[in-house]
Amino acid sequence: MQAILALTKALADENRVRALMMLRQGELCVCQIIEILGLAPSTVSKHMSILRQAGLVEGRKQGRWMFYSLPGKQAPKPVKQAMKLLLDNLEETGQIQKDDKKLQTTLSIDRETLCRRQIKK
Amino acid sequence: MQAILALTKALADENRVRALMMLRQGELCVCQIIEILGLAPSTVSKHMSILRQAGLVEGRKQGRWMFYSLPGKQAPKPVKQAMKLLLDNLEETGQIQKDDKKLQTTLSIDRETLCRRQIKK
DNA sequence: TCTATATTTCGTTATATGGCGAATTATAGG
DNA sequence: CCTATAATTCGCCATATAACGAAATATAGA
Repeated sequence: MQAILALTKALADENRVRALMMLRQGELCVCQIIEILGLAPSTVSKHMSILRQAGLVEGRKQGRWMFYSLPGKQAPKPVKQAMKLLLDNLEETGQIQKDDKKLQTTLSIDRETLCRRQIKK
Repeated sequence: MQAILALTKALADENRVRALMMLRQGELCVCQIIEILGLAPSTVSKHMSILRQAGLVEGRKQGRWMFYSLPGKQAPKPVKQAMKLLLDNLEETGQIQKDDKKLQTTLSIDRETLCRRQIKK
C-alpha cells in the first residue's frame, strides 16, 4: 500500500508531472529541469528526490552533474502503469507542449553555460 | 492536465484509496463507507466528493441514502487506467484485506440499523 | 591544496489538505 | 405540516507539503 501511495503522492503535483514528462526526451541534468520549471534549485532537487523514492526516476551522477531519467523496462509494474497513465493522456496538454518546446531550445544550450546563467539570478 | 491532476490528487490519500477498493464489492451507501473507514460523516462525504469530481466514482441518490459505485465501462481512459493501477496492485495489501473482511460483516447489517448506530456515538 | 560550482540538505514560511463538530439541506414517514 | 434522519456544507484547527534562501556537500580543475 505504501509503495502505491508513494507513487500517487509523487504524481499529485503539477511540477513533478511536468518533470517526468520532460524526461521522455531522455535523461536531463538538474539544471535543465530547473530551467524549464522555473523553480529554485533546492525545490527541484526535493521534487526529484520524491520522484526517485517512488521509483519514477533513476539518478546517475556524473562529475558535478546529476542526471535523471525515466526507469527502464525492468521497472516494477505499478511504476510502468503510472507512467503509462501520464504518457497516454498528457501528450497533448498545453503545458506539456510548451515545456517540450522550451526544452528543445534549452537542450541546444551548452550545459555549463546554462548552469552559470542560473547562478547570476 | 487538470483532469489528470484531479485523478492523481484524488488517489494520493489512503482513505480515498481504501474507499475505492471497497467499491469493488459493488455500490455502497455512505454510512457503510463511514463504518469501514471509521471517520466522521462529514469527512467521508468530502472524500467521496473529491473522488466524484475526479470521475473515480459515480453517485446515485435513493431516498435519504446516497450510493457510490465505481464508474462503468463508459468511463474515460485515464480513469480506467488509474483504477487498474489500484486493482492490479492493492488486492493483496494488508489494509485492503482487513477492509474486505470488515465489509463482509458490515454488509450483513441492515442499513437502517447501521446508520442509527452511528448517530448514538 | 584551494577555488569554483552543481546539487543537496536544512530551516523557515506560506499555503493546502484532512479531520472534526455544528449547522444546513433534502427526503421519508407520521 | 412536522419530525426524524442521511448526507452535505461550513467554519475551524492541526498537520502536511511546497517554496525559498542559506549553509553544507561533493567534485572538477587550477
